[in-house]
Amino acid sequence: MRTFETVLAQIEQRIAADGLTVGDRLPGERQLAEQLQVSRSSVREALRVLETLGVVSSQVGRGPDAGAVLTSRPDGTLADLLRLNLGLTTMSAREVLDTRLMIERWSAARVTSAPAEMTEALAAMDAAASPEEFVTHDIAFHVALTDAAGNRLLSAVMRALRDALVSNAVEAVRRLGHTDDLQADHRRIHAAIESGDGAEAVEAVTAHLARAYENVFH
Amino acid sequence: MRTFETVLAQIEQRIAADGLTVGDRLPGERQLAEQLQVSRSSVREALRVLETLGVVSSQVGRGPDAGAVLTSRPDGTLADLLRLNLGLTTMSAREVLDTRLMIERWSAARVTSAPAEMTEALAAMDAAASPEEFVTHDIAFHVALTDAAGNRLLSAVMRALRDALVSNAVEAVRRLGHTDDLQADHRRIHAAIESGDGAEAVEAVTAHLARAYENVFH
DNA sequence: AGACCAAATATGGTCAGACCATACACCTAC
DNA sequence: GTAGGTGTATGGTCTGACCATATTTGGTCT
Repeated sequence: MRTFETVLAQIEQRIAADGLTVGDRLPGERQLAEQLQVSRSSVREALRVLETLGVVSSQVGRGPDAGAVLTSRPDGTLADLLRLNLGLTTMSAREVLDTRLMIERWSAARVTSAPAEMTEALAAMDAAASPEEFVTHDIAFHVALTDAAGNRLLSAVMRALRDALVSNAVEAVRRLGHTDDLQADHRRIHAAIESGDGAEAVEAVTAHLARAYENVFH
Repeated sequence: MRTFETVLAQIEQRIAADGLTVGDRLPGERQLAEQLQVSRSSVREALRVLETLGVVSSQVGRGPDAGAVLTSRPDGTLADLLRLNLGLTTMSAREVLDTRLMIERWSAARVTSAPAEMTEALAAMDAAASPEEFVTHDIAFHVALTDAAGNRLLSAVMRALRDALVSNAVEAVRRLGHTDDLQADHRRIHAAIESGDGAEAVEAVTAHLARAYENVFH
C-alpha cells in the first residue's frame, strides 16, 4: 500500500475518532507529517485526495492554528465525478429528468410537512426578475423537497444534478416566456404536502414534471 | 489558480485533443513535468486527483514507454465518495434499500428483454456453494437489470451501492439458511422481463425486495 | 488607553535533487 | 532457441529549500 494511502486512512480514522465535524481543522501539513512519520509530500498527496473527495479544503496563510478545514460538499464533486465517469460528456436530458422524476415522486409520497426552504423558494420565485433567478429558486424548491424526505443518498444525487437541471430549465423557461403555469404547479405541490396528502403530492409532482418533459423535448 | 490545477486542466485538455481512450497512456511524470514546465510534485498532485476521480491509474516499473494509463471505473470511486460525503459512516440499510427499490422498479418497467448477464447470473446462483458466492451473483443479477434500462446515471448509483448491498444480503442469506425463495423470485423477474410484461416485472421486483426488507429489518 | 501600522512568524504551494523497489527490455550464455 | 542475468526507466518517497500570503505580535503615535 502506498504511503499516502495509509496517511489517508489515518486521517480518516482520526476524523472519526476525534469526532471532527464541518468547520474543524486538521493539523498543519508539517505537523501531520511529523505525527505520522512520513514526508510532507505524502501528506500533501493524501490531502489532495481528500480535497478531491470534497472532505477538506486548504487555505494558505491562515495563522498559526491549523491547516485543512473539514468541509461538507456533496455537490460539485459528485457532479464532476458523474460527469467524468459517464463518458466525459454531459448526461442526456432524458436521463436527468427520468432520475429526477423518480426521486421526486418518491420524496413527495413521504414528506408530510413543507420545510421552510420550500416556502422561501416559493416566495423567491414570485419575486424573481430573470429566468436565471427564477430557475435557481425553482431547483432549490425541488432540492428542499428531496432533502425533506430524509434519504441522504438521494439528496446527494439530486444535488449532483442541480447544475444540469438549472441549465435545462433556464432554456425551457426562456422558450416558454412566462412562469405562471410553473408557479401554479409549485403551489399545488406545496399545498398537497402541507395538507399531508401524499397521493395528491405525487400526482402534483408528476404533472409538474410532465410539463417539464414537454418543454424540454418539444 | 494553483499549479497542479492548471496541470490538471492541461492534461484533461490533452486527453480530449489527442482523443485518448481507455488503455492509452500518458507520458511519464518527469516528461510531463518538463513539457508543462512545472515540478514533478505538481504533476503528481494532478495525477493523484485524476486517480481519485477514476480517470487514470498508475503502476510502477512498467518499462520505458509510459506512465499513467487511462481507465474507466465508475464504481469504486463513486462508492468512496458517497461514503465519505454521507457522514463518513455507512449508509443506513433503509436508505440503501429504498434507493434500490426505486431504481429497480423503474428499470423493471422499461426492460423488455433479459440481457445475457442476467441469465448467466441466474445459473451462477444455482451453482453457488456459499452465501457469499450466491449473493455476489444475486447482486450482479440486479445490476444487470438496471444496466439494461439504459440510464447510466442510475447504473452508476446502483454500482456504487453494490458493496453495501452485498454485505447486507450476505447477512440476510445466512440468517435465512436457504435461497429457494430468493431464486424463485429471481426466476419470476426473469420470466416477466423475457415475456415483456412490464407490470408483472415491476410487481415481481417489488415482491422480491419486500422479502429483502423483511429479512433485513426482522 | 486606544487606534494604527510594520515587522515577525507560520502556513500552504512549489521547486530541485536524491534514493529506492519494481518491472520491462536487452543481451549473453548455454 | 531458450533461459537467465543485467541495465534502465519508471513511479513512490524523502529532504530541504524558497515563495507568497495571512495572521499575530509588538511597537508607535495620538
